[in-house]
Amino acid sequence: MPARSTGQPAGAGEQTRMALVAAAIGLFGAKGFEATSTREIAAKAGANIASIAYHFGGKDGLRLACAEMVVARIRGVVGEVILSSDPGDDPRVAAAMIEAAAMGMADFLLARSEARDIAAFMVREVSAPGVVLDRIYADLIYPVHSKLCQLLGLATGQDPEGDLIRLGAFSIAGQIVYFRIGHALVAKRMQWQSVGSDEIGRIKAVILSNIRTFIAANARVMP
Amino acid sequence: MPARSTGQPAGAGEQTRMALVAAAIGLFGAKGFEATSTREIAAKAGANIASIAYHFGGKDGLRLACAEMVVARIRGVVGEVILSSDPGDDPRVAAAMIEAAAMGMADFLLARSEARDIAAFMVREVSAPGVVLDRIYADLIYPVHSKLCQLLGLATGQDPEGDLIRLGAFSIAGQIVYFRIGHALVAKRMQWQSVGSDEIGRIKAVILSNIRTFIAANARVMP
DNA sequence: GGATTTAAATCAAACGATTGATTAATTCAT
DNA sequence: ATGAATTAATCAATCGTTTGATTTAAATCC
Repeated sequence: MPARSTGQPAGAGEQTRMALVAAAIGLFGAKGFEATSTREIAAKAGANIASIAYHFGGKDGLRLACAEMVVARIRGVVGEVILSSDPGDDPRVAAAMIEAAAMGMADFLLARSEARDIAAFMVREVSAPGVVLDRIYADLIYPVHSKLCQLLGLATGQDPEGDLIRLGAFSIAGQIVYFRIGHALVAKRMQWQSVGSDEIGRIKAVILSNIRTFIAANARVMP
Repeated sequence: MPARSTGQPAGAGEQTRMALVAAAIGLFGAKGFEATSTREIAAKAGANIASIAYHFGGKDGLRLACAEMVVARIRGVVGEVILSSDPGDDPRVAAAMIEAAAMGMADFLLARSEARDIAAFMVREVSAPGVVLDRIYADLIYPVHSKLCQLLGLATGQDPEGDLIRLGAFSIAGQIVYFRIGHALVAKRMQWQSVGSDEIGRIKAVILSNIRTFIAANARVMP
């Protein structure tokens, strides 16, 4: 959208905004919010220090902008599978959708190098209450988790909003997140020098197996 | 308590050390290492700022001392069950030991208020490579995970050091950790105002169910 | 359509506040 | 008296933010 009236080169401000957010996500994820200086962000983004205050009102504003970007990014990965599609009323379709979403999420979180910083950023924000946490919950966790519960309920025949399904959905999603967080520990214990598509495939196999086992074990007898 | 303003009663140095470590773990866990100032730590511990440099050589030394304390604390919780006991060669005993260790760990991580900071501290350290991470892995992750693999191998009849068991052990342990990390999100989604023994019981029920399901689903046919 | 105005955007420089660390003097039990 | 332990005070460095000037392109005017 051309919300711009005047400016420098066409959309130069937007370029700087994006560069700052991208640089900040990387640094926030790798070193933490407080450990990252505004000068460091500006240098990595190739921008001036004052541009942070100009575009985002300050370091905290940039933090929130990073959260919005991260939420949009993850929704783009898992959303197209789990949010838009309609399982109808077929348990097998629902199960397939769950598996597809989980594998897509695992691919993104484990394979993409950018996902390391994105995940670290999110985990840090989740640990501390604040505006960012509320935004992440409202725009990402709640809609995705609700849909996952709906699919799990359909796949198992259980109440989609019962304790079993709602907590079970967290335990499934949590597995993927954990393999990203504890990536360094896992690689060390598995004696992996590098983590390529082969190693990721083995992790995905375990996750997939756990999902299928969960659905099978908790499936009610169909009428 | 006779801890007093100036001077030092017998063994006052150790008291100050402990107070500093305890205060630092709480602050590091809640706010992060870089976000916590040495003045803040000293104030919470009722000590002088210079005592950090005197006892630990600096802020980094205090960080490492915190890691050692955390490792010892968690080993005390999960170690007495999983590290010392001997399952013999009975798969049922091995399965029971796994369940007991997991439930003990869940009780500690989810119920104790101190565990919130301890877990947050560990997660932060795991995300960033360094001396602290190496210590945590060598003294905690590796011995506990290895023993867990041994028990899982015994319970299922699978190779204890195969990919399935080693990664499966991470997925089991990861569940517990995740419910601590994502505690705020889980409570929000479950519409829990407070998280007491009742809510923790429901989480533990799901974890326990997942563990039993994992063992049952991956058990080889016994000869 | 050339001159002028307006506003978005960037820049170098500096602000006060706070950081971790260090110092030298002091305290108290042995 | 000796030495472990604590204290107040101070250090240089860095923090996030602010400032005023400058640059650039689009909007406005005659």
